[in-house]
Amino acid sequence: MTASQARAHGSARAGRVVAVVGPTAAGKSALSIALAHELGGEVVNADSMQLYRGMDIGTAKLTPAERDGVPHHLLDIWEVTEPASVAEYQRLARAAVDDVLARGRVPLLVGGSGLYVRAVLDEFEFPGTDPLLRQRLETELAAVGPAPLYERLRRADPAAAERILPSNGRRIIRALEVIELTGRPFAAVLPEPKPVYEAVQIGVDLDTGVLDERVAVRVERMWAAGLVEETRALAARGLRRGRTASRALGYQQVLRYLSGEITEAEARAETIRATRRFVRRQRSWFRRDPRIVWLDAARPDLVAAALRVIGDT
RNA sequence: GGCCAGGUAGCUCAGUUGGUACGAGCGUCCGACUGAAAAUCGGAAGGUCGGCGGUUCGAUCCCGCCCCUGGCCA
Repeated sequence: MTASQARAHGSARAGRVVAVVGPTAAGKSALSIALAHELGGEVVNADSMQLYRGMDIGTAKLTPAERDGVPHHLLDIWEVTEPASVAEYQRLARAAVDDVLARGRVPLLVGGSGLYVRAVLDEFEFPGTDPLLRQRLETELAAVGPAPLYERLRRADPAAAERILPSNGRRIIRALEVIELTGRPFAAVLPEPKPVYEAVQIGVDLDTGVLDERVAVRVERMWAAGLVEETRALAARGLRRGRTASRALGYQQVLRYLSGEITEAEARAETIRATRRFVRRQRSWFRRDPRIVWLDAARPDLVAAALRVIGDT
């Protein structure tokens, strides 16, 4: 879509965004640095876990040196004790993108958190939230299981219930929360994408066997680089209380090791397994978006190919 | 060479007192996904039950021989 078409949607913003998406460990960061140099770009992070301060090794966050002079936005903005929020991220990321555009530079939205990318690029309105209400629902879920909550949802919003599985407590709670808060039905289906920015999305991926091997190597390196120590330090800052951060791959497993539930070797092996599973979930999310142009990260002319995609679009 | 245990889904193992394997976890593949999304949840595909022969209406389960693995003894 062109900028004028985007504007025709009403909420469109001027300027072009280059998104670099794809599964973890495929090479998004490396490509984004190269593209930033070529295009005069600045990176806007779209990785839900790199938003956390102090989570560096386990999230494969580029070090300041590795950023190679390319400005990065939205890294290290949350404490590990704070729960993540797509809605807040959406506001911050759009502000960052607009700011980069206003300065005449190219925003590179880079990350593997599919919902976060969508929340920036497409129309997406998140109904509000209420901590007390939510806590009440969560307590109830823990006490009685999802069935009664699902039954309530079925009566309040049959259409949403139709789209949400009775066993998915998390989504049931969110739907009930939105209904109670807004009095309106919960949109349990992803909307048709309506772009807010003129954007080109480049998907970076690798052959599964190659990527799986890379994941293993990367996790070993994280361990060697001190992931256990980093986690221990974050635990002292309240990582265990962090709803989102404590679930991050690697950290989640190291926390279990530190509390004696599993051995260190098990934690490492489980991190590899869980990361591979995550890769597959990321793919299944990104696969649905036909706008993404996929490139094999192994090709020697990756950067040139990406530039061509950007130029042609 | 002898004795013991074991050979069931890609892996680790349940199970059947002989009647079409309720298999489980992990892995694999696929899907959903609106304020925790590195989360949450769902579906599917995989088995000559080590091989050959015998008993039986019928054997993965009984008998014989053989092969393989682990342990003990020599």
